[in-house]
Amino acid sequence: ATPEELTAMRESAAAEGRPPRYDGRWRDRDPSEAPEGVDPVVRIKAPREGETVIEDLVQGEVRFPNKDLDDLVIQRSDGTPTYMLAVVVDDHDMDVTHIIRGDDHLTNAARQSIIYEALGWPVPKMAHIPLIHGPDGAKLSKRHGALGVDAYRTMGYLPEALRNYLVRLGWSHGDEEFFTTREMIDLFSLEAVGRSPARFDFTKLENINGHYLRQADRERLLDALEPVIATADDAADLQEKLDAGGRQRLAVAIPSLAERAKTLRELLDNARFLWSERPLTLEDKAAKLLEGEARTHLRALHTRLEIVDPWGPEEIEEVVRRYADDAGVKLGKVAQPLRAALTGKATSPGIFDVLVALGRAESLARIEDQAA
RNA sequence: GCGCCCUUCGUCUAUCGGUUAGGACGCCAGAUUUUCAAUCUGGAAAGAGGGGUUCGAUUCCCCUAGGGCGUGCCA
Repeated sequence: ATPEELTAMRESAAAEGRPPRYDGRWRDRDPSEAPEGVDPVVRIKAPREGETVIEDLVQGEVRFPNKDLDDLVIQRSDGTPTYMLAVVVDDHDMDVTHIIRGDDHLTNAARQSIIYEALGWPVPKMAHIPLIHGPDGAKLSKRHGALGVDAYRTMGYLPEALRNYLVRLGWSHGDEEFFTTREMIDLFSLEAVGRSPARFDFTKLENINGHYLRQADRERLLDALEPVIATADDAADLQEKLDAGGRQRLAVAIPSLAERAKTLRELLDNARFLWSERPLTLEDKAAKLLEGEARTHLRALHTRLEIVDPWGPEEIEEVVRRYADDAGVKLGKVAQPLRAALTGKATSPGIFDVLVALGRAESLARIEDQAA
């Protein structure tokens, strides 16, 4: 049929409330009757009565009335085959045994099944998995997480965390929430896949990512951090700071940092105090922590920390705790001003970890800056 | 419009006719604590609506509503 004929067909079909299908007007006519100068397409003569039944490993038995499946085009007017024909032939040639794909292909399964039948080939086993929707239930879009794995990597998600999150969408194994990749492979089965679509929930992904972040070892985290650093807004500046000694501090502080972050991006942001330039710019809350007796404590601590040897976590903790004791105040009274002076913020990793990561010289200098 | 699929706490899910409808994330409260996290304890929170079938329905069937996918000489 000519494009004009097709357009007319669709319009009248819509007007009469019928499915907009090719009506088969050339189905049984001889090619010699065709008008001059047309480049015809080739359509398959699909059955017009009865139904096409799909045996799907996830969806079960699905029936499509054949009257709703029209004679689809299998070869274009330029002689090339269409996707419908090509996949069938290709899958057959490659001895594909299982077709597992999104359930947006379910109706295609019926059409392809007709082609398999026509060719006399066995239909591979099929499994149509429900799609993942965005947080609002609408179709997944760029804004809602329909991103490539690289995007998740640079957002600071660990591959094993993403896999673990994804495998639980539409599939479950009792009450289990965490699976190693090995366990996923061993336990996963199509029979346990549900038929309803799931929504993508970043909050839960973050929780799982945090779980894996806390498990990961130092080297792993440092490696995983690279793509996050490379894609940061201030990547060049960061690299410079890192190369100028920041990497060393980061390596020391990372276990403590990882414990409080949900993504590596967040971890990176929380690590920025490590290479801030002196004198530090204080956040409002941090500035408040330096009021009252705080500076007196800092001065005294400076004196005591100067002679700590070696500069290790236990030694430092010992000195700080003893000072608080001697001064007759709770540790918090001392730790919070220290935190403010050392990080410029009111929250940070454990204060002893901060002191160790910054090193003696930098720590003392930052304390000095604020004690003055 | 037509066809197909879906519908349990806000979200991911368990349940495969009989349960106080379970777990996880998030939320709230408490414990712990040098901050923030983490951790522990406790709490609020669900069978879309209507008909059937059955001694008994979240579970099986039908209808309605809502959502999704498809409906190309795209893949």
